[in-house]
Amino acid sequence: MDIWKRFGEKEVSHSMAHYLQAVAALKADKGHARVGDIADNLGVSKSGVTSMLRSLERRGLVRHERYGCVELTNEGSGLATRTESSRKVLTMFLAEILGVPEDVASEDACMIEHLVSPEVSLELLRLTTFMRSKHPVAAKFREAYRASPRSCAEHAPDDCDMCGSTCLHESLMYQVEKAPQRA
Amino acid sequence: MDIWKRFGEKEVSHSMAHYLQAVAALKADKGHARVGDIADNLGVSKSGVTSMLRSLERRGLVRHERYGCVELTNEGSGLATRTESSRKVLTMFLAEILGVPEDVASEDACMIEHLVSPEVSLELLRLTTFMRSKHPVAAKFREAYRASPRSCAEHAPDDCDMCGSTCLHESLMYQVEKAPQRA
DNA sequence: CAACAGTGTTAAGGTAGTTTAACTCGTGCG
DNA sequence: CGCACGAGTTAAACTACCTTAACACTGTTG
Repeated sequence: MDIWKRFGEKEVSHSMAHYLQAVAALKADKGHARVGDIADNLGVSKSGVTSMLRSLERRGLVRHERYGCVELTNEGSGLATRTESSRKVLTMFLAEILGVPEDVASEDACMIEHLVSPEVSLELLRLTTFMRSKHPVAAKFREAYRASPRSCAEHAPDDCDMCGSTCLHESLMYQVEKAPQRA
Repeated sequence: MDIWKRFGEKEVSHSMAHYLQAVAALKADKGHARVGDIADNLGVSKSGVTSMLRSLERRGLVRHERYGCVELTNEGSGLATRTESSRKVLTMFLAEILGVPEDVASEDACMIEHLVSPEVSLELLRLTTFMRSKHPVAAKFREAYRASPRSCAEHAPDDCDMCGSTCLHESLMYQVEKAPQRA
């Protein structure tokens, strides 16, 4: 039970994952990552960077000494690369296979990249690769899939092997009000 | 830029999504949701529930008066149902289509259910439905896919149309050390 | 070689979500 | 009736992440 509580026990939080990626990207582009660059890159204040670096250092993901440049440890760099790859795979899958708009695909991928397990990312890569491949079955599939219904047309409540008692399609259509909510 | 910052601007946080689902589940099972039931259901303290209910009330997702039962507003209930449906779709897709182990599928679905956009969930439902269907192409696809390679066997760096310069497959294999990390 | 510009850090404060401990409400029973 | 006990709430404290404002370091340059 209580799987939901493991959210806070992931190797890295959403913020941390992005700090690591920013450091990796700056290192790759400019040869070094400084506090100010990271701050600009992520759109946060420099003091925020300093304090996050302290957390990352405690976790053994970066090395940073006062007024110096930031280096990723092996662990930090592995994590940054894995997260990056995870995002790439997710974005490809969402945009090219599911066919959702690019901006939605990118945003969703960014939100979940650090949360999906490597098993899932690996299988998603495999599926995406196969679906895009020249394999004759893949081509047929893409075509048939394109023609498949977008909604539960002939949906009979309690007799749909996907849905059960609440229609999944309908409940997913629920749109949150974009109304003002704070005084 | 700064898509990553929108993480904190989702309609509901991970915790909130689970509180809403707990309230909905208790209401469905027992006819009412009380603070203690919610606390037991989620494995948190009663005071934690009280304070979360305050936040949810501010956002217009529940109604709760001192010492009374908790009710979902229409908005809260829509959100609870949508999140639940999103989890179902994700779990089905991960377990049945990707074929990852049940426990991994459930855990990943739980982590991301509130983060994937409805567009993505809807398309995922469509793909899952089609893949499981009796459509002849779907059956062929499942078979061919089962036989497709699990890794980038004939992968040539910089000449793989998925990977680019870092092999996605390899970087996703990176395993985080499960070493102790706090003093 | 000393002052200035710019880079980085500290200090203090805010929100979100959690905990424990202590207090209050309200009700069922003797 | 009254009071005890369980359910709920408040208060204080903690972690994580962020901000602004003020201060400290560093290196370039006149």
